[in-house]
Amino acid sequence: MGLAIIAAMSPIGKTQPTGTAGLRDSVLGRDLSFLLARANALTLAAANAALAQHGLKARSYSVLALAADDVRPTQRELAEFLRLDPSQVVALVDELEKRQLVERRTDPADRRANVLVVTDTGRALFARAQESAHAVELGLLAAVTPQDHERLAELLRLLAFPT
Amino acid sequence: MGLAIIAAMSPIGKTQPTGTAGLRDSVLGRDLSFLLARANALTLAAANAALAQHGLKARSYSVLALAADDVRPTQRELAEFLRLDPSQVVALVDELEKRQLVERRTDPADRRANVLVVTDTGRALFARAQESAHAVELGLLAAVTPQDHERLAELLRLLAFPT
DNA sequence: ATCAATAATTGACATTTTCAACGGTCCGTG
DNA sequence: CACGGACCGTTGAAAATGTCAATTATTGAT
Repeated sequence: MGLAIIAAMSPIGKTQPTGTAGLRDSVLGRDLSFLLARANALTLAAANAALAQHGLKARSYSVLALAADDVRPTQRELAEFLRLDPSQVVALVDELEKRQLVERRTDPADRRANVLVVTDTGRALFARAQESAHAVELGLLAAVTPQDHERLAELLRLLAFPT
Repeated sequence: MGLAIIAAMSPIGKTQPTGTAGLRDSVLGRDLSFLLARANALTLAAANAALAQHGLKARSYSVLALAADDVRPTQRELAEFLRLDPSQVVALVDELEKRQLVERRTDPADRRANVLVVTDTGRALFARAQESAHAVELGLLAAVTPQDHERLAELLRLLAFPT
């Protein structure tokens, strides 16, 4: 009881939280969902900043990346993979197609569906954008060893693609 | 040369990508930023669904959590920690205060600033909400061992709070 | 041949994000 | 002490995103 009271008293060892530093030790600061959200927010902001010089955002970059791979994804697959509403994919593809970076091809196997194909200029732009994105990622991962980088990716994959 | 051509040909070992499965092996599917974004999207959706029964979302839950800790954060600190615009914090606190879950106290040390304090009903609601959130998190982490859970949190912390 | 289900598209609506401006307060300097 | 620049919370508006229902064209099963 006496101990409990002492434990509940003002933190003695803790430095006075001048800024936001004190909040990191809070319950929320240990919550995985929160850490995920904050890490994502920072990463996304950095990525968008880096991609801006190529006229891209994380979203359009992602679509371009999947087109540049030769997976020939349909718009529905893009929507599901990127967790976007199909109507958002329409807008993204519209823009990329207007810039001649990708093309819609109606899927011969299912004429309802459009398959995305990258153009030469699209591939070239993607190559440059990928470099920028990669550079930024390296910066963000400065505090993480390459092994931990791989471990992190593996763990995130479990969360991103549940069974 | 012959080998290269074979390697570049249609994937033989790969199963025909019926759905979105094929995209996971793409360049983007290995990108850390993307995995982070997707993991966060799924986690956030699950959290919001679970918190809805308490009339909360991830945002309001976070604010309530920080108030329930006895950190007495100012709104500016909340904004910085949660990466929100100060005006968004105003709206969040407005709503929580209207529901009598938290109170604004002007900081005696700086009369410009408001410090957030939880009420008794706020603390009670948070306790219940936290249980829901925790249950959901356990579900999402089903495929992750407790050790890896801790490792993941540690790595995310590096990204979420650089230097 | 018909009919339910699905892909893409459009348009409307809600939510979230981002910014600029403003009153009140703090603090260092003259 | 008074001034001036910086900061906190607040408001309101504009831009960007997210969500949803309805429509057309096509598919696949019966």
